[in-house]
Amino acid sequence: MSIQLYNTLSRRKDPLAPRDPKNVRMYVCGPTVYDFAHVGNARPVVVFDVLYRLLRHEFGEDHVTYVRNITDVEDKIIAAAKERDEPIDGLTARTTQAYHEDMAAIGTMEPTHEPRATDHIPQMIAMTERLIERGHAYAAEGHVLFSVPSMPEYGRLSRLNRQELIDGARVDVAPYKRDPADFVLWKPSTPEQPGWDSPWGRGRPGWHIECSAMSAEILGEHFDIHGGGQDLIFPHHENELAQSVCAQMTAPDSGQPFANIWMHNGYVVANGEKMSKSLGNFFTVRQLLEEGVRGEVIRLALLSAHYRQPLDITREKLVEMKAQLDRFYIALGHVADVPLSDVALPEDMLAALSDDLNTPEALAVLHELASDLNKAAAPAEKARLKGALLGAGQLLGLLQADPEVWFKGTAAGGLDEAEIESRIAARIAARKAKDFAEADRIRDELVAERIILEDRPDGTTDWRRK
RNA sequence: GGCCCGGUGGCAGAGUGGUUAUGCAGGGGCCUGCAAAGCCUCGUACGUCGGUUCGAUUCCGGCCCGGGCCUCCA
Repeated sequence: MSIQLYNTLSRRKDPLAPRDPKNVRMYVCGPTVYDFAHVGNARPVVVFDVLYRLLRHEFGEDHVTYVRNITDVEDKIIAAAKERDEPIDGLTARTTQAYHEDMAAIGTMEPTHEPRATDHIPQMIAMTERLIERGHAYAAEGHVLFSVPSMPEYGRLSRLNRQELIDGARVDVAPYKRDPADFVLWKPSTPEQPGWDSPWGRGRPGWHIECSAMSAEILGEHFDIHGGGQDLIFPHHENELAQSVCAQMTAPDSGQPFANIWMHNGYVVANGEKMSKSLGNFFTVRQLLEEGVRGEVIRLALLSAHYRQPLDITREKLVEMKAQLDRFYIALGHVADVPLSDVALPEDMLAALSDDLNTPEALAVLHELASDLNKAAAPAEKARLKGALLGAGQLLGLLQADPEVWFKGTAAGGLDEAEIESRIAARIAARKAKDFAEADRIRDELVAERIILEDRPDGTTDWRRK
């Protein structure tokens, strides 16, 4: 099935035509590790995780290379370390680990490669030197700047022209810039700031060069998909594109694109405004997890809207997502004893995801499968639908938990299983004795403990935590 | 100021030039000792004003409203 993806560069859906179907290559901008990931940061991770799963299904598990970097040198890191009086290494290591834990909790697979900026300083220096040699960059007062006027195509991705950038500038132009639109590739470090020796003195890279250097190193100078949040379109991706194209070793100036398709997910919003650290209107994945919101609930919420649309994560939405997952797991729990049949993924599921990752449509398919499963009577039909639901869920990174664990897993402060089972036994005895008042009393007690009972036709009683 | 997105039923959220999105919540029914779960069923939505069309929520234009970007940001 042909995969169509909305390309920020062309502003339309373009068919994905990998340069090498045996090695489909995707680069997604990862975190700058100075603080916990908020829900907005988690969105691209989940979105591109679904794309990664789709690509692996389409081209084969061994034929997709997914790179997501860790930016561990950046001025915000320096500032955060200073503010907390914590060594930079400790801060970045701790934050990276928390990031890994949080992203695993929301069901994301690990990328094929996760390069760190600080491991690629020589490559960044080499790329910067090449840009100077080619007249696309110049050194000034310990800085190296990319010369925007040297690249006529600059601004194509963000659809901003140089004059507009200058007119709309919100910051003062540094005096060493030849052109107000020029941006930093390398900047000097004071003795207390992290720095590396370079032809321009001890310093550190600018914000954009690490992705150019690392993508070229791992994926090569031309690859298939480059992704990130919409807020990276400008300046980060525009500048990255400029550097990468101008520094290409193979076929320089050939007009060959750096990445064929640029994808950008929409913002997570709060009360209609973009969630961001600078506005302070964010909550972290970790906070939600600690409040008892399950990772899968957060994941479903992030997939509940199309990835390019704004997404408001509210308490109400999280409650609804939990209810939706309960519906799936109840359906799966009812066929727990049905052997899993190995079936092809539903075509309409693949069609939905192949159409620019239409996850709401894919979720509708999932719900239809659950309804069909609930209605199925024949064992073969149950097995087929169970397999289809689990397979389709796997493509979205959902429904992979054991229903028993989903419903009966430990609840902090809740009744333990033995206690619940003993009360259920007492209730069954009361029902057998037609003492329904007692049976209902026990059930009401359990409901107060957030335990829901479900009497089965065979006389047994199943339960789940609400 | 320039450039982008959006405005769909109570809520969330896809989509389409004419025919059911889907889910949550709600009403009715079946099932059940009663529930739960499930099944059946109901509500008749597309900001606004024009235009194109046999027919527009869907295409075009104006307007109103909301959000974003214009070198911190996923």
